[in-house]
Amino acid sequence: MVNESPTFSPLYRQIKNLILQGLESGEWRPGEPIPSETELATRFNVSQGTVRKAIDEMAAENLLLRRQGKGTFVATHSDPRAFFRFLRLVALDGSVEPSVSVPLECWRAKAGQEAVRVLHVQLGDPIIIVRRLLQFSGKPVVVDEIYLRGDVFEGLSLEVLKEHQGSLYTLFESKFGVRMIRAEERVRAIPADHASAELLGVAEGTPLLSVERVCFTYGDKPVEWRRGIYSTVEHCYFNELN
Amino acid sequence: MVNESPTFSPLYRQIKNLILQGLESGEWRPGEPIPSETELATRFNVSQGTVRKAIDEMAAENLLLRRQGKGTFVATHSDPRAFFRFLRLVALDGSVEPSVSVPLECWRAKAGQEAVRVLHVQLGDPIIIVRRLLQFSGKPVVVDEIYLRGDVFEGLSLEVLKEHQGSLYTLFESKFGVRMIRAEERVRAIPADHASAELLGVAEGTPLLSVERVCFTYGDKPVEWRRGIYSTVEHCYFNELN
DNA sequence: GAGTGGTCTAGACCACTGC
DNA sequence: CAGTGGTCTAGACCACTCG
Repeated sequence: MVNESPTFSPLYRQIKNLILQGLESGEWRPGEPIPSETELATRFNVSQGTVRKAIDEMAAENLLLRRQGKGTFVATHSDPRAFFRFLRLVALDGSVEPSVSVPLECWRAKAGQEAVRVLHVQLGDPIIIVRRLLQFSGKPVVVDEIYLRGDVFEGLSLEVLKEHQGSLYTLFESKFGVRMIRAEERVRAIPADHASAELLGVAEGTPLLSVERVCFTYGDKPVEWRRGIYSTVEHCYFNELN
Repeated sequence: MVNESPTFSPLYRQIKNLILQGLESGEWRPGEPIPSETELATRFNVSQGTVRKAIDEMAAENLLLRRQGKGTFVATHSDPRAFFRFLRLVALDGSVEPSVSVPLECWRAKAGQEAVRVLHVQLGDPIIIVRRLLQFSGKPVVVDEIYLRGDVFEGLSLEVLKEHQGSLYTLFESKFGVRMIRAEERVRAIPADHASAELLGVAEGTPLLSVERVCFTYGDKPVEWRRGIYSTVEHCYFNELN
Protein backbone atom coordinates (compact mmCIF):
# COMPACT_ATOMS: atom_id res chain seq x y z
CA MET A 1 0.00 0.00 0.00
CA VAL A 2 3.05 2.25 -0.09
CA ASN A 3 3.46 4.76 -2.87
CA GLU A 4 7.04 5.73 -3.62
CA SER A 5 6.50 7.37 -6.98
CA PRO A 6 7.52 10.99 -7.45
CA THR A 7 3.89 11.93 -8.08
CA PHE A 8 2.71 11.03 -4.62
CA SER A 9 -0.99 10.41 -4.25
CA PRO A 10 -2.35 9.61 -0.79
CA LEU A 11 -4.41 6.50 -0.27
CA TYR A 12 -7.62 8.34 0.44
CA ARG A 13 -7.39 10.06 -2.92
CA GLN A 14 -7.05 6.72 -4.66
CA ILE A 15 -10.12 5.55 -2.76
CA LYS A 16 -11.88 8.73 -3.84
CA ASN A 17 -11.15 7.90 -7.46
CA LEU A 18 -12.51 4.39 -6.99
CA ILE A 19 -15.75 5.78 -5.58
CA LEU A 20 -15.87 8.32 -8.42
CA GLN A 21 -15.64 5.44 -10.89
CA GLY A 22 -18.66 3.91 -9.23
CA LEU A 23 -20.55 7.15 -9.73
CA GLU A 24 -19.49 7.57 -13.34
CA SER A 25 -20.27 3.99 -14.25
CA GLY A 26 -23.72 4.31 -12.74
CA GLU A 27 -23.09 1.62 -10.13
CA TRP A 28 -24.86 3.98 -7.71
CA ARG A 29 -27.38 6.39 -9.23
CA PRO A 30 -28.40 9.88 -8.03
CA GLY A 31 -30.43 9.71 -4.84
CA GLU A 32 -29.34 6.17 -4.04
CA PRO A 33 -27.16 5.26 -1.04
CA ILE A 34 -23.61 4.07 -1.53
CA PRO A 35 -22.29 1.24 0.68
CA SER A 36 -21.50 2.06 4.29
CA GLU A 37 -18.05 3.27 5.28
CA THR A 38 -17.15 -0.01 6.95
CA GLU A 39 -18.27 -1.97 3.89
CA LEU A 40 -16.20 0.20 1.55
CA ALA A 41 -13.25 -0.07 3.95
CA THR A 42 -13.24 -3.88 3.80
CA ARG A 43 -13.85 -3.85 0.04
CA PHE A 44 -10.85 -1.59 -0.59
CA ASN A 45 -8.70 -3.07 2.20
CA VAL A 46 -8.14 0.21 4.01
CA SER A 47 -9.23 1.54 7.37
CA GLN A 48 -12.59 3.21 7.86
CA GLY A 49 -10.85 6.52 8.54
CA THR A 50 -9.33 6.52 5.08
CA VAL A 51 -12.67 5.88 3.39
CA ARG A 52 -14.07 8.58 5.60
CA LYS A 53 -11.58 11.16 4.40
CA ALA A 54 -12.32 10.28 0.77
CA ILE A 55 -16.05 10.69 1.35
CA ASP A 56 -15.45 13.92 3.27
CA GLU A 57 -13.86 15.49 0.22
CA MET A 58 -16.60 14.28 -2.09
CA ALA A 59 -19.28 15.60 0.25
CA ALA A 60 -17.52 18.98 0.27
CA GLU A 61 -17.68 18.94 -3.53
CA ASN A 62 -21.41 18.20 -3.48
CA LEU A 63 -20.89 14.80 -5.07
CA LEU A 64 -22.18 12.90 -2.05
CA LEU A 65 -24.56 13.73 0.74
CA ARG A 66 -24.05 12.34 4.23
CA ARG A 67 -27.00 11.74 6.50
CA GLN A 68 -26.17 10.63 10.00
CA GLY A 69 -27.83 7.41 10.98
CA LYS A 70 -29.04 6.73 7.44
CA GLY A 71 -26.06 6.52 5.15
CA THR A 72 -24.24 8.35 2.37
CA PHE A 73 -26.17 9.18 -0.79
CA VAL A 74 -25.32 10.19 -4.33
CA ALA A 75 -26.17 13.90 -4.57
CA THR A 76 -29.01 14.82 -6.89
CA HIS A 77 -30.46 18.02 -8.32
CA SER A 78 -33.94 16.85 -7.40
CA ASP A 79 -33.11 17.53 -3.78
CA PRO A 80 -34.97 20.81 -3.13
CA ARG A 81 -31.97 22.14 -1.23
CA ALA A 82 -29.97 21.88 -4.44
CA PHE A 83 -32.44 23.87 -6.52
CA PHE A 84 -30.74 27.25 -6.24
CA ARG A 85 -27.27 25.77 -6.44
CA PHE A 86 -26.90 26.78 -10.08
CA LEU A 87 -29.61 29.46 -10.26
CA ARG A 88 -28.25 32.50 -8.49
CA LEU A 89 -31.42 34.54 -8.80
CA VAL A 90 -33.29 36.11 -5.90
CA ALA A 91 -36.13 38.61 -5.65
CA LEU A 92 -35.13 42.14 -4.66
CA ASP A 93 -37.67 42.15 -1.85
CA GLY A 94 -36.25 38.89 -0.49
CA SER A 95 -39.33 36.79 -1.14
CA VAL A 96 -38.76 33.22 -2.28
CA GLU A 97 -41.04 32.21 -5.13
CA PRO A 98 -40.90 28.87 -6.90
CA SER A 99 -39.98 29.15 -10.55
CA VAL A 100 -41.81 27.63 -13.51
CA SER A 101 -39.99 26.55 -16.65
CA VAL A 102 -41.89 27.12 -19.92
CA PRO A 103 -40.30 25.35 -22.91
CA LEU A 104 -40.66 27.35 -26.12
CA GLU A 105 -38.71 25.49 -28.78
CA CYS A 106 -36.44 22.50 -29.19
CA TRP A 107 -34.62 21.62 -32.37
CA ARG A 108 -31.64 19.71 -33.69
CA ALA A 109 -28.69 21.47 -35.32
CA LYS A 110 -25.07 21.03 -36.32
CA ALA A 111 -22.31 22.32 -34.10
CA GLY A 112 -20.86 25.68 -35.13
CA GLN A 113 -17.62 27.23 -33.97
CA GLU A 114 -19.03 28.33 -30.63
CA ALA A 115 -20.29 24.84 -29.78
CA VAL A 116 -17.00 23.30 -30.90
CA ARG A 117 -15.02 25.59 -28.65
CA VAL A 118 -17.17 25.17 -25.55
CA LEU A 119 -18.65 21.67 -25.79
CA HIS A 120 -15.54 19.98 -27.23
CA VAL A 121 -17.44 18.47 -30.16
CA GLN A 122 -16.42 18.34 -33.82
CA LEU A 123 -17.66 20.88 -36.36
CA GLY A 124 -21.00 19.61 -37.69
CA ASP A 125 -21.61 17.16 -34.84
CA PRO A 126 -25.25 16.99 -33.77
CA ILE A 127 -26.35 19.35 -31.04
CA ILE A 128 -29.74 20.14 -29.55
CA ILE A 129 -30.95 23.66 -28.91
CA VAL A 130 -33.67 24.51 -26.41
CA ARG A 131 -35.31 27.85 -25.82
CA ARG A 132 -37.35 28.32 -22.73
CA LEU A 133 -38.75 30.90 -20.35
CA LEU A 134 -38.38 30.99 -16.59
CA GLN A 135 -41.22 32.57 -14.66
CA PHE A 136 -41.35 33.69 -11.05
CA SER A 137 -44.87 34.07 -9.65
CA GLY A 138 -46.27 34.19 -13.14
CA LYS A 139 -43.89 36.83 -14.48
CA PRO A 140 -41.19 36.04 -17.06
CA VAL A 141 -37.72 36.77 -15.66
CA VAL A 142 -35.28 34.70 -17.71
CA VAL A 143 -35.04 33.65 -21.35
CA ASP A 144 -32.66 30.75 -21.84
CA GLU A 145 -31.08 29.42 -24.99
CA ILE A 146 -29.50 26.07 -24.20
CA TYR A 147 -27.02 24.11 -26.33
CA LEU A 148 -26.64 20.42 -25.56
CA ARG A 149 -24.41 17.69 -26.93
CA GLY A 150 -26.58 15.65 -29.28
CA ASP A 151 -24.84 12.37 -28.49
CA VAL A 152 -25.56 12.74 -24.79
CA PHE A 153 -29.15 13.99 -24.92
CA GLU A 154 -30.46 11.91 -27.79
CA GLY A 155 -34.26 11.79 -27.70
CA LEU A 156 -34.83 15.17 -26.10
CA SER A 157 -37.82 16.94 -27.59
CA LEU A 158 -40.30 19.69 -26.84
CA GLU A 159 -42.84 17.05 -25.77
CA VAL A 160 -40.42 15.52 -23.26
CA LEU A 161 -39.66 18.97 -21.91
CA LYS A 162 -43.33 19.86 -21.56
CA GLU A 163 -44.20 16.63 -19.78
CA HIS A 164 -41.43 17.00 -17.23
CA GLN A 165 -41.99 18.60 -13.84
CA GLY A 166 -39.10 20.20 -11.99
CA SER A 167 -35.75 21.60 -13.05
CA LEU A 168 -34.00 20.70 -16.28
CA TYR A 169 -31.12 19.13 -14.39
CA THR A 170 -33.39 16.63 -12.68
CA LEU A 171 -34.69 15.67 -16.13
CA PHE A 172 -31.12 15.24 -17.36
CA GLU A 173 -30.41 12.95 -14.41
CA SER A 174 -33.51 10.81 -14.59
CA LYS A 175 -33.90 10.48 -18.36
CA PHE A 176 -30.33 10.73 -19.63
CA GLY A 177 -28.25 9.67 -16.62
CA VAL A 178 -26.23 12.87 -16.80
CA ARG A 179 -25.38 14.59 -13.53
CA MET A 180 -24.13 18.17 -13.55
CA ILE A 181 -21.23 18.61 -11.14
CA ARG A 182 -19.88 22.07 -11.68
CA ALA A 183 -20.52 25.15 -13.79
CA GLU A 184 -18.84 28.39 -14.83
CA GLU A 185 -20.79 31.56 -15.42
CA ARG A 186 -19.81 34.77 -17.17
CA VAL A 187 -22.07 37.73 -16.58
CA ARG A 188 -22.27 40.86 -18.72
CA ALA A 189 -24.72 43.72 -19.19
CA ILE A 190 -26.46 43.99 -22.55
CA PRO A 191 -29.35 45.98 -24.01
CA ALA A 192 -32.60 44.09 -24.61
CA ASP A 193 -33.09 43.16 -28.25
CA HIS A 194 -36.57 43.06 -29.77
CA ALA A 195 -37.31 39.39 -29.06
CA SER A 196 -36.04 39.37 -25.47
CA ALA A 197 -37.80 42.63 -24.68
CA GLU A 198 -41.09 41.18 -25.84
CA LEU A 199 -40.68 37.93 -23.91
CA LEU A 200 -39.58 39.62 -20.69
CA GLY A 201 -42.07 42.46 -20.88
CA VAL A 202 -39.52 45.28 -20.87
CA ALA A 203 -38.75 48.08 -23.30
CA GLU A 204 -36.26 47.42 -26.09
CA GLY A 205 -32.82 48.59 -25.01
CA THR A 206 -33.44 48.01 -21.31
CA PRO A 207 -30.22 46.82 -19.64
CA LEU A 208 -30.36 43.08 -18.96
CA LEU A 209 -27.94 40.50 -17.66
CA SER A 210 -26.39 38.08 -20.11
CA VAL A 211 -25.41 35.00 -18.12
CA GLU A 212 -23.38 32.45 -20.07
CA ARG A 213 -23.00 29.11 -18.35
CA VAL A 214 -20.89 26.09 -19.18
CA CYS A 215 -21.96 23.01 -17.27
CA PHE A 216 -19.70 20.04 -16.60
CA THR A 217 -20.44 16.43 -15.72
CA TYR A 218 -18.06 13.82 -14.28
CA GLY A 219 -14.49 14.13 -15.50
CA ASP A 220 -14.97 17.84 -16.17
CA LYS A 221 -16.67 17.02 -19.45
CA PRO A 222 -18.68 20.01 -20.75
CA VAL A 223 -22.16 18.90 -21.85
CA GLU A 224 -24.24 22.06 -21.73
CA TRP A 225 -23.75 25.63 -22.78
CA ARG A 226 -26.46 28.18 -22.19
CA ARG A 227 -27.03 31.88 -22.38
CA GLY A 228 -29.64 33.26 -20.04
CA ILE A 229 -31.06 36.75 -20.44
CA TYR A 230 -32.09 37.90 -16.96
CA SER A 231 -34.42 40.78 -16.25
CA THR A 232 -33.21 42.57 -13.13
CA VAL A 233 -36.27 44.75 -12.72
CA GLU A 234 -37.50 42.80 -9.70
CA HIS A 235 -34.68 40.28 -9.24
CA CYS A 236 -30.91 40.23 -8.96
CA TYR A 237 -28.04 37.82 -9.42
CA PHE A 238 -26.91 36.84 -5.93
CA ASN A 239 -23.47 35.60 -5.10
CA GLU A 240 -21.79 34.70 -1.85
CA LEU A 241 -18.03 35.22 -1.66
CA ASN A 242 -15.95 33.22 0.74
CA MET B 1 -14.75 16.71 28.47
CA VAL B 2 -18.20 15.21 27.98
CA ASN B 3 -21.02 17.42 26.77
CA GLU B 4 -24.49 16.21 27.75
CA SER B 5 -26.42 19.41 26.94
CA PRO B 6 -29.26 19.22 24.45
CA THR B 7 -27.41 21.60 22.13
CA PHE B 8 -24.54 19.25 21.47
CA SER B 9 -21.36 20.84 20.20
CA PRO B 10 -18.42 18.61 19.37
CA LEU B 11 -15.05 19.27 20.98
CA TYR B 12 -13.36 20.31 17.76
CA ARG B 13 -15.93 23.04 17.29
CA GLN B 14 -15.25 24.39 20.75
CA ILE B 15 -11.55 24.38 19.88
CA LYS B 16 -12.39 26.18 16.66
CA ASN B 17 -14.14 28.89 18.64
CA LEU B 18 -11.12 29.25 20.92
CA ILE B 19 -8.86 29.72 17.92
CA LEU B 20 -11.37 32.17 16.45
CA GLN B 21 -11.17 34.19 19.64
CA GLY B 22 -7.42 34.36 19.18
CA LEU B 23 -7.95 35.74 15.68
CA GLU B 24 -10.58 38.27 16.74
CA SER B 25 -8.57 39.48 19.71
CA GLY B 26 -5.54 39.98 17.49
CA GLU B 27 -3.42 37.46 19.40
CA TRP B 28 -2.26 36.29 15.96
CA ARG B 29 -2.37 38.85 13.17
CA PRO B 30 -2.90 38.34 9.43
CA GLY B 31 0.10 36.68 7.82
CA GLU B 32 1.51 35.48 11.13
CA PRO B 33 1.77 31.79 12.09
CA ILE B 34 -0.44 30.36 14.81
CA PRO B 35 1.07 27.82 17.24
CA SER B 36 1.71 24.32 15.94
CA GLU B 37 -0.99 21.66 16.18
CA THR B 38 0.82 19.81 18.96
CA GLU B 39 1.27 23.02 20.92
CA LEU B 40 -2.41 23.91 20.63
CA ALA B 41 -3.33 20.34 21.54
CA THR B 42 -1.43 20.50 24.84
CA ARG B 43 -2.69 24.02 25.53
CA PHE B 44 -6.33 22.97 25.10
CA ASN B 45 -5.88 19.49 26.58
CA VAL B 46 -7.16 17.61 23.54
CA SER B 47 -5.53 15.30 21.04
CA GLN B 48 -3.75 16.62 17.99
CA GLY B 49 -6.43 15.10 15.76
CA THR B 50 -9.09 17.26 17.35
CA VAL B 51 -7.09 20.45 16.85
CA ARG B 52 -6.48 19.25 13.33
CA LYS B 53 -10.16 18.96 12.56
CA ALA B 54 -10.81 22.46 13.93
CA ILE B 55 -8.06 23.90 11.77
CA ASP B 56 -9.30 21.91 8.77
CA GLU B 57 -12.64 23.67 8.93
CA MET B 58 -11.07 27.09 9.35
CA ALA B 59 -8.74 26.47 6.42
CA ALA B 60 -11.76 25.51 4.31
CA GLU B 61 -13.35 28.83 5.26
CA ASN B 62 -10.23 30.75 4.23
CA LEU B 63 -9.58 31.86 7.78
CA LEU B 64 -6.30 29.98 8.04
CA LEU B 65 -3.74 28.84 5.53
CA ARG B 66 -1.81 25.61 6.01
CA ARG B 67 1.67 25.21 4.63
CA GLN B 68 3.24 21.81 5.02
CA GLY B 69 6.56 21.87 6.77
CA LYS B 70 6.18 25.53 7.75
CA GLY B 71 3.09 25.92 9.87
CA THR B 72 -0.44 27.32 9.84
CA PHE B 73 -0.90 31.02 9.11
CA VAL B 74 -3.62 33.58 9.56
CA ALA B 75 -5.04 34.19 6.08
CA THR B 76 -4.50 37.64 4.63
CA HIS B 77 -5.73 39.58 1.62
CA SER B 78 -2.18 40.62 0.84
CA ASP B 79 -1.50 37.07 -0.32
CA PRO B 80 -1.53 37.45 -4.11
CA ARG B 81 -3.55 34.24 -4.41
CA ALA B 82 -6.32 35.95 -2.46
CA PHE B 83 -6.49 38.96 -4.72
CA PHE B 84 -9.35 37.80 -6.92
CA ARG B 85 -11.19 36.21 -4.05
CA PHE B 86 -13.63 39.11 -3.85
CA LEU B 87 -13.11 40.63 -7.29
CA ARG B 88 -14.86 38.37 -9.75
CA LEU B 89 -13.73 40.23 -12.83
CA VAL B 90 -11.87 38.68 -15.75
CA ALA B 91 -10.96 39.92 -19.21
CA LEU B 92 -13.04 38.51 -22.06
CA ASP B 93 -9.93 37.40 -23.89
CA GLY B 94 -8.68 35.56 -20.80
CA SER B 95 -5.63 37.73 -20.21
CA VAL B 96 -4.75 38.49 -16.61
CA GLU B 97 -3.83 42.11 -16.05
CA PRO B 98 -3.02 43.59 -12.67
CA SER B 99 -5.47 46.25 -11.56
CA VAL B 100 -4.68 49.73 -10.31
CA SER B 101 -6.87 51.50 -7.78
CA VAL B 102 -7.25 55.26 -8.27
CA PRO B 103 -8.86 57.02 -5.28
CA LEU B 104 -11.07 59.93 -6.34
CA GLU B 105 -12.73 61.23 -3.20
CA CYS B 106 -13.02 60.44 0.49
CA TRP B 107 -15.35 62.25 2.87
CA ARG B 108 -17.12 61.87 6.16
CA ALA B 109 -20.92 61.72 6.36
CA LYS B 110 -23.79 60.72 8.62
CA ALA B 111 -25.49 57.38 8.18
CA GLY B 112 -28.72 57.45 6.18
CA GLN B 113 -31.38 54.77 5.99
CA GLU B 114 -29.40 52.62 3.57
CA ALA B 115 -26.31 52.59 5.80
CA VAL B 116 -28.44 51.88 8.87
CA ARG B 117 -30.05 48.91 7.20
CA VAL B 118 -26.87 47.36 5.83
CA LEU B 119 -24.10 48.36 8.24
CA HIS B 120 -26.16 48.02 11.43
CA VAL B 121 -25.31 51.53 12.64
CA GLN B 122 -27.63 54.15 14.12
CA LEU B 123 -29.17 56.92 12.04
CA GLY B 124 -26.68 59.80 12.00
CA ASP B 125 -23.70 57.72 13.09
CA PRO B 126 -20.45 58.67 11.36
CA ILE B 127 -19.63 56.86 8.14
CA ILE B 128 -16.89 57.34 5.58
CA ILE B 129 -17.52 57.37 1.86
CA VAL B 130 -14.85 56.61 -0.71
CA ARG B 131 -15.08 56.92 -4.46
CA ARG B 132 -12.43 55.33 -6.57
CA LEU B 133 -11.68 53.98 -10.00
CA LEU B 134 -10.31 50.56 -10.90
CA GLN B 135 -8.16 50.35 -14.00
CA PHE B 136 -7.00 47.31 -15.92
CA SER B 137 -4.01 47.92 -18.18
CA GLY B 138 -4.61 51.63 -18.01
CA LYS B 139 -8.30 51.52 -18.89
CA PRO B 140 -11.03 52.35 -16.36
CA VAL B 141 -13.32 49.35 -15.80
CA VAL B 142 -14.96 49.86 -12.41
CA VAL B 143 -16.25 52.87 -10.47
CA ASP B 144 -16.72 52.09 -6.80
CA GLU B 145 -18.62 54.00 -4.15
CA ILE B 146 -17.69 52.55 -0.77
CA TYR B 147 -19.46 53.11 2.55
CA LEU B 148 -17.50 52.31 5.69
CA ARG B 149 -18.35 52.38 9.38
CA GLY B 150 -16.77 55.54 10.76
CA ASP B 151 -16.03 54.00 14.15
CA VAL B 152 -14.02 51.20 12.58
CA PHE B 153 -12.09 53.14 9.95
CA GLU B 154 -11.36 56.32 11.88
CA GLY B 155 -8.49 58.20 10.29
CA LEU B 156 -9.09 57.07 6.71
CA SER B 157 -8.48 59.89 4.25
CA LEU B 158 -7.73 60.47 0.61
CA GLU B 159 -4.04 60.90 1.47
CA VAL B 160 -3.89 57.54 3.22
CA LEU B 161 -5.61 55.93 0.24
CA LYS B 162 -3.22 57.52 -2.23
CA GLU B 163 -0.13 56.50 -0.30
CA HIS B 164 -1.19 52.88 -0.03
CA GLN B 165 -0.08 50.26 -2.53
CA GLY B 166 -2.20 47.13 -3.09
CA SER B 167 -5.83 46.30 -2.54
CA LEU B 168 -8.11 48.15 -0.17
CA TYR B 169 -8.56 45.08 1.97
CA THR B 170 -4.85 44.82 2.67
CA LEU B 171 -4.97 48.46 3.81
CA PHE B 172 -7.90 47.65 6.08
CA GLU B 173 -5.90 44.79 7.59
CA SER B 174 -2.63 46.59 8.11
CA LYS B 175 -3.88 50.02 9.18
CA PHE B 176 -7.19 49.25 10.89
CA GLY B 177 -6.81 45.62 11.94
CA VAL B 178 -10.01 44.69 10.12
CA ARG B 179 -10.02 41.43 8.21
CA MET B 180 -12.78 40.75 5.67
CA ILE B 181 -14.05 37.20 5.96
CA ARG B 182 -17.06 36.92 3.73
CA ALA B 183 -19.13 39.02 1.35
CA GLU B 184 -22.48 39.01 -0.42
CA GLU B 185 -22.94 40.48 -3.86
CA ARG B 186 -26.10 41.45 -5.72
CA VAL B 187 -25.69 42.07 -9.42
CA ARG B 188 -28.10 43.97 -11.65
CA ALA B 189 -27.99 45.59 -15.09
CA ILE B 190 -28.35 49.36 -15.23
CA PRO B 191 -27.89 52.09 -17.86
CA ALA B 192 -24.81 54.29 -17.54
CA ASP B 193 -25.61 57.68 -16.03
CA HIS B 194 -23.71 60.76 -17.10
CA ALA B 195 -20.97 60.58 -14.47
CA SER B 196 -20.27 56.84 -14.79
CA ALA B 197 -20.31 57.03 -18.58
CA GLU B 198 -17.66 59.73 -18.49
CA LEU B 199 -15.43 57.90 -16.01
CA LEU B 200 -15.67 54.55 -17.79
CA GLY B 201 -15.38 55.97 -21.28
CA VAL B 202 -18.68 54.62 -22.58
CA ALA B 203 -21.77 56.26 -24.03
CA GLU B 204 -24.50 57.39 -21.65
CA GLY B 205 -27.15 54.68 -21.39
CA THR B 206 -24.73 51.84 -22.10
CA PRO B 207 -25.74 48.75 -20.07
CA LEU B 208 -23.42 48.29 -17.10
CA LEU B 209 -23.30 45.96 -14.12
CA SER B 210 -24.28 47.31 -10.75
CA VAL B 211 -22.54 45.13 -8.17
CA GLU B 212 -23.58 45.79 -4.58
CA ARG B 213 -21.39 44.16 -1.99
CA VAL B 214 -21.75 43.82 1.76
CA CYS B 215 -18.54 42.76 3.43
CA PHE B 216 -18.35 41.06 6.82
CA THR B 217 -15.57 40.73 9.36
CA TYR B 218 -15.31 38.29 12.28
CA GLY B 219 -18.62 37.51 13.94
CA ASP B 220 -20.49 38.28 10.71
CA LYS B 221 -20.30 41.97 11.49
CA PRO B 222 -20.95 44.09 8.37
CA VAL B 223 -18.34 46.83 8.05
CA GLU B 224 -18.39 47.78 4.38
CA TRP B 225 -21.04 48.38 1.78
CA ARG B 226 -20.10 49.25 -1.75
CA ARG B 227 -21.66 49.67 -5.13
CA GLY B 228 -19.41 48.98 -8.08
CA ILE B 229 -20.34 50.00 -11.60
CA TYR B 230 -18.61 47.53 -13.93
CA SER B 231 -18.07 48.08 -17.62
CA THR B 232 -18.47 44.76 -19.42
CA VAL B 233 -17.15 45.96 -22.76
CA GLU B 234 -13.91 44.02 -22.39
CA HIS B 235 -14.48 42.21 -19.09
CA CYS B 236 -17.09 40.04 -17.45
CA TYR B 237 -18.17 38.98 -13.99
CA PHE B 238 -16.93 35.43 -13.55
CA ASN B 239 -18.45 32.95 -11.15
CA GLU B 240 -17.77 29.31 -10.45
CA LEU B 241 -20.72 27.22 -9.28
CA ASN B 242 -20.14 24.11 -7.23
C1' DG C 1 -31.41 -3.03 19.26
C1' DA C 2 -28.82 -3.00 15.04
C1' DG C 3 -26.76 -0.18 11.72
C1' DT C 4 -25.33 4.20 10.09
C1' DG C 5 -22.40 8.27 10.22
C1' DG C 6 -19.83 11.52 13.81
C1' DT C 7 -16.30 12.28 17.33
C1' DC C 8 -12.10 11.49 19.87
C1' DT C 9 -7.88 9.36 20.97
C1' DA C 10 -2.95 7.59 20.65
C1' DG C 11 0.57 6.31 18.05
C1' DA C 12 3.29 5.36 13.88
C1' DC C 13 5.19 6.95 9.90
C1' DC C 14 5.64 10.13 5.58
C1' DA C 15 6.54 14.62 3.10
C1' DC C 16 8.09 19.15 3.22
C1' DT C 17 10.79 23.21 5.05
C1' DG C 18 14.68 25.49 6.81
C1' DC C 19 18.71 25.62 9.59
C1' DC D 1 18.71 17.38 11.66
C1' DA D 2 14.49 19.02 14.14
C1' DG D 3 9.98 20.74 13.51
C1' DT D 4 5.97 21.34 10.87
C1' DG D 5 1.77 19.62 8.65
C1' DG D 6 -0.15 15.20 6.09
C1' DT D 7 -1.50 10.35 6.07
C1' DC D 8 -3.00 6.00 7.97
C1' DT D 9 -4.46 2.90 11.40
C1' DA D 10 -7.28 0.64 15.20
C1' DG D 11 -10.32 1.04 18.57
C1' DA D 12 -13.72 3.17 21.69
C1' DC D 13 -17.68 5.58 22.23
C1' DC D 14 -21.59 8.99 20.87
C1' DA D 15 -25.72 10.62 18.10
C1' DC D 16 -29.11 9.62 14.92
C1' DT D 17 -32.57 6.65 12.28
C1' DC D 18 -35.63 3.04 11.74
C1' DG D 19 -37.98 -1.10 12.47
